[in-house]
Amino acid sequence: MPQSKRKRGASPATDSKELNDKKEDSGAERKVKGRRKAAASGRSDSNEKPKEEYHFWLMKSEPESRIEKGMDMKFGIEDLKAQPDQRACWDGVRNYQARNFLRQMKVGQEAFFYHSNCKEPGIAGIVKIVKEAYPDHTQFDTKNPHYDASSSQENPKWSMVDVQFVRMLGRYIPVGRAEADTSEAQGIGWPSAKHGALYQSKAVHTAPHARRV
DNA sequence: GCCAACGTTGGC
DNA sequence: GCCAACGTTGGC
Repeated sequence: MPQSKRKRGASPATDSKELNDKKEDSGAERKVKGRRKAAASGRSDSNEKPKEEYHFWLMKSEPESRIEKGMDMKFGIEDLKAQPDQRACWDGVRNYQARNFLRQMKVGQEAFFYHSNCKEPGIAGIVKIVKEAYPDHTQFDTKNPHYDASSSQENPKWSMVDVQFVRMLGRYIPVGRAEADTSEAQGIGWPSAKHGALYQSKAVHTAPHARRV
């Protein structure tokens, strides 16, 4: 069986504004916005603030084994550390909003590595962007669980970035509200539970094209 | 394994 | 372009 490494999502993790507006994409993206403002972003309501860059992103992956179409989805931060150079491509994102976030990422920016779908969901460490968005090759691979027949080489639908391990957190930051407000969480800029990216995580991280068999 | 929240699809 | 039905996610 092919090796694993499947990531799901990406989103801004700072509490800042903008970026959720004016995405280039059509249909799906706009629908998201129209439908559920609450989940579309953690921003405060004013849309008038100048566009600012996110410096922290939230990138989510599953650290525990889960088989999807014969492929193991497991890819935790330890798996990233085990890669050559501690680098890996962040493929498998099949959500327009998350994809658009991927496309906004710049080399050098950092992201929280979030462990999802596991015993203890939360932030495990910090990674950084080492290569900006380029076509996700798994969309063309018919054997891949994230194969997308509607995409084409000429006009790829899905993107990925490369990330590199930076460091573990001194202390694992679980999802729970209380813990999300610890000093370490604040220290790394983790937004309070109410406004934080985790709040949006379902919206941002869903990978609708990933179908289980 | 449940189920609420979420995203997508397709009929109209 | 609305919206109900359906599939998926993901914390619990």
